[in-house]
Amino acid sequence: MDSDRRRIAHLDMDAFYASVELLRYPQLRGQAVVIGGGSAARPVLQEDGSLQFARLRDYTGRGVVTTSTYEARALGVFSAMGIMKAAQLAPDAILLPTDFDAYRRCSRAFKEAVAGIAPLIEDRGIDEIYIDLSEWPDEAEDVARRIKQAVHEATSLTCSVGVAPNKLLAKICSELDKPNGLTMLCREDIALRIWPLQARKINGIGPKAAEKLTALGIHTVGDLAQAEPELLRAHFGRSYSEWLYNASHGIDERPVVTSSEPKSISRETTFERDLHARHDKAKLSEIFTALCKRLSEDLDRKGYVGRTIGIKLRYSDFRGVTRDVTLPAPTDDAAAIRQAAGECLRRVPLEQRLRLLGVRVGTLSKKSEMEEAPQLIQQELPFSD
DNA sequence: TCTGGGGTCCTAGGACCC
DNA sequence: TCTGGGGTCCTAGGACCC
Repeated sequence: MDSDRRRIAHLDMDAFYASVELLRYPQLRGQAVVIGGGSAARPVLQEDGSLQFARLRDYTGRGVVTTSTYEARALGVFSAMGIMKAAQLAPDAILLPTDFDAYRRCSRAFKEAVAGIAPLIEDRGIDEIYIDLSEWPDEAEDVARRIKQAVHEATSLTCSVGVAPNKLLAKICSELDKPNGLTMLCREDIALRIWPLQARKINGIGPKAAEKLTALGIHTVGDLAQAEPELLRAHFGRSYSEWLYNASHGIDERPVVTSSEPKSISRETTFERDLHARHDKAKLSEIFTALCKRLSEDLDRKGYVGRTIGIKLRYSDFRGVTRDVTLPAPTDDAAAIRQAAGECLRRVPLEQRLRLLGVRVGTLSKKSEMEEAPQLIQQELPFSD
């Protein structure tokens, strides 16, 4: 496909989790609402039939904000912020627990609605997708409008859509007019509309890279586009500096990938209080076993087995370590996972208290393709080079 | 009052093989 | 008495994303 004829849409649901909750609790519309934390944040039914909602100020724990309404964002409360910290900025904001099952149902509904109009969809998580509209280069805006309409009819929710010649630009673009936006962008618009943006707006420039760029006096995408390639090369290496250059010029040839297989499946948990390997041995062991069991159930439900078993832990000072081991044959068995993960655990220092423990299975294969795994014996061949 | 849980991809060194 | 040149797999860590 001639890259100038590509039409890629990025669709992003507006404040997704919070918006789903507002469908359930319409009386909260217009208020600062934060989603996050566990079941302690569940509303309580009063004797008079009304609902008593939890307030941020009443929260204690280690949870983070997963989403917040635009009213809460106006108070400085954003995703990934600790709820305890958010409570200082907005003590009266309403707190609701995350209900992933509800969000997943809604996610399926909006994706099916989109697929009914344009089937070439790349899944990018629960609340966003890319859509290849190249089949309709001259009517892309109209198709995007119909998609937004279909999503609203299927879910009562709004989304923001950006349409551009590639995924990189479409992703930036969908954010330019949130919420409920539709933004069209062509190559000729890059200098005017993309270059003034913060470099951090580029998907792939995270906090670390942004900080390094700032130290070099590079703040906007335009700064990046004008930067000396040698300077970028010296600070970011060959591969990433070339990617930075291309991104800043709006160059991105990645295809829309409509199907993919998982590479790993994991379970992890942050403890309510930091635990010590010896002092809290029984508690830790119980948590460890439960993680392996849930992981095994996940694998079974999804139909995968894996050969690489790994652990992750985080110490009280937030430093993390990982260990993994590759087994001769893949498994989804809880006891086998626990055995292998236990060996990994023995290779890690355990003097300091822990705040998180995780278990992961990688190098996955489909279980259906593993049935009666052929017992091939590697034959010694009578020749070699 | 610090910082969730689930992922992907990249890098880099060492082992091992031919 | 400088030690080849690949390839792949394994492991650990880190950046980044939703």
